[in-house]
Amino acid sequence: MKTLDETRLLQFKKNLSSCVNIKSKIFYNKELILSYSPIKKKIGFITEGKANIVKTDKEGNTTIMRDLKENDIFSNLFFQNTEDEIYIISNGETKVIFIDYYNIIKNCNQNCPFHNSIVLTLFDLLIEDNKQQNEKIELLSKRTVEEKILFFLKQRMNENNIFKVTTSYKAIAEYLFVDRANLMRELKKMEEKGLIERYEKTIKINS
Amino acid sequence: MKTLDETRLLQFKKNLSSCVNIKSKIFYNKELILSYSPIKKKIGFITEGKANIVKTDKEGNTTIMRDLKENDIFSNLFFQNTEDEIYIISNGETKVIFIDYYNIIKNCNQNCPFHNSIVLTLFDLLIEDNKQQNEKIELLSKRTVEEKILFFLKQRMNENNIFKVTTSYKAIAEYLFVDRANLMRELKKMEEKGLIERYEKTIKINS
DNA sequence: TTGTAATTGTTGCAAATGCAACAATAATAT
DNA sequence: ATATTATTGTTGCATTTGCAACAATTACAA
Repeated sequence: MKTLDETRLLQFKKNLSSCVNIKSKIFYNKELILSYSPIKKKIGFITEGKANIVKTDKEGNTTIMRDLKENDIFSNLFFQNTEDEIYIISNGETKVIFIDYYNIIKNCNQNCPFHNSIVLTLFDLLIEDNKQQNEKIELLSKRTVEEKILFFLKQRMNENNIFKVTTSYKAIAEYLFVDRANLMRELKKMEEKGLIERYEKTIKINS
Repeated sequence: MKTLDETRLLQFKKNLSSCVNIKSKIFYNKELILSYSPIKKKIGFITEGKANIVKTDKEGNTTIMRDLKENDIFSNLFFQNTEDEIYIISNGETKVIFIDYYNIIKNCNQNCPFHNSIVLTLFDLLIEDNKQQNEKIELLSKRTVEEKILFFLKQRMNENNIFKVTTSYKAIAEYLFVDRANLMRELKKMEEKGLIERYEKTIKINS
């Protein structure tokens, strides 16, 4: 049983605007959606498009911590202040709703009937996010690059075992936390072993 | 400003029992607290002690996905059904409160004044968990074993830059997703470089 | 359209890492 | 007390991986 169906999310978006203060905004490709801030605690909700949580360490290495898509939630509340810089960056045209955290935890003035259901939906959205994070940790727990690639592909392939590289191999390497050259090398090996087949940016998974 | 202080958590525990059905249970060392289940959706809350989220893949490799401590939340809702087996295992004597998920999302019968505040606290506990997961992902994004060790140690050292290995090096290696022998080797190198000092199971971090 | 930037594909090489194996020690159970 | 099991510490070796560098191709902007 799915807890977060379309109907509920639609209701959520409707209720949001009548209960708490929200701000909608459209971002174009590679724009900064949100960065760490200890003061302005915001929760974001993607209504259209995609985004990445990107980390840059002090040596300048960038890694993609997570990808976010429609109906995903994010927040600067999720990040501690570290030496690394963490940003949410749009990936193509992206529509976002921002919700003020204090608006959520304090009941709204008019004690509206929506507040409860909004918090419960946010709760379920957070659980969903948690699940995705665990998937990422599971991916990173794989011992070899080949295992990482297979796990990644199987998670994202369609019913015909096809995965299309819509971003770039560079982005995938950053997401897997592996060297791009090595990713290419392993893909070639996997093709030779018959684990996958490649036609340009389309990958078929055989196992 | 801390959102989850002692007072609030105390209040949370009190309210819980008067609003929703909970079950308290004590676990001894290395007992199974929770496993994946698509049917019985439970949320757990650790009131005393420690636990680990442990994953075993089909080859039998075990990895520690997360450690949990007092006031941490966990749930089988956080995990998808994968080939790998995921368990929550107690680490020493551990006291846990179990909350039924459906009890949370449905308002309690008597429409008690506590329900709201409980959901909000659970919401903040989830945010806290999310933060910890991001820290783990950040740890795993480190490129070398040395960087991973340093990040791990700095996160856990006390105000005197001391970290005491209370578990075992084996457990640390599993948590860092690295080979134990290599962990030992790197620790030795780091000691030679002057980055750390070791006296048995006590590590002093110099940088 | 043409120039510039980004991505893809490839390779040699050095360094990092995991694996296997073993002895020494510590912890635990009988 | 003694046996058994788990942990620690170490090493050689094969493999994997990242890094640097480059050409070829593709995408994008002026």
